[in-house]
Amino acid sequence: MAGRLPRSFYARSALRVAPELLGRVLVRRLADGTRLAARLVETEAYLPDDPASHAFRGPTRRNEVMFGPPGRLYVYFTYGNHWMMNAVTGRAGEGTAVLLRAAEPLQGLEVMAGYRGRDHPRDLCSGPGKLAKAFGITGVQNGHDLVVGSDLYVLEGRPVTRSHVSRTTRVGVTLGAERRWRFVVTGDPFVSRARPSGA
DNA sequence: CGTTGGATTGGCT
DNA sequence: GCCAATCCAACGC
Repeated sequence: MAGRLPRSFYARSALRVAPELLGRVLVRRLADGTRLAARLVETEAYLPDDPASHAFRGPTRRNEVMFGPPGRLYVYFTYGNHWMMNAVTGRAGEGTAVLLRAAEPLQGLEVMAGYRGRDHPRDLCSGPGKLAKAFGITGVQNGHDLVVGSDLYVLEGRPVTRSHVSRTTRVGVTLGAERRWRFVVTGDPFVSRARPSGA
């Protein structure tokens, strides 16, 4: 898992990037040097002209990062409690991204448990709100560049082969729910418990 | 300026 | 399995 994913990786359709993010390793280095790492096992694509996407109605103050260059982190707050993180994809101006939904914790589990208020490894990153919380991600990290920063980035890891990727409908969206744009590592115990609509 | 409901979670029935 | 929590962005008047 040597290098990190380059800008060109993100600068493609979210439908390509989402499945190819599986098996990659999200890393955060905290101010005190603690290293948090987790292997992505569940992602979801949000495309341009996608009625379920925050970007559907054009740029606003909240979603402006989605319309910026690829390879940056789009973080938003919802349901009064939860932060969620996305990797911006495509080309600047398009407004497309991949939601990071779940991961297998690899490093810094004690710190993650502290942020989460939960101990069991399967409870640390098994959902989009949980994943952000386990990594201490809030609006502060909105717009962070995953390609050049040294404290929040994505390593190449070990990509998951196509035969081990399952594709389902998305979770929690109403409009465009029928689109099968959620990708998971088949049978992985660290995926979210969310119920996809339809699949 | 007021209203509505959400890319969820966790606790309770 | 079901439902309340809890805040704020987006939209309508």
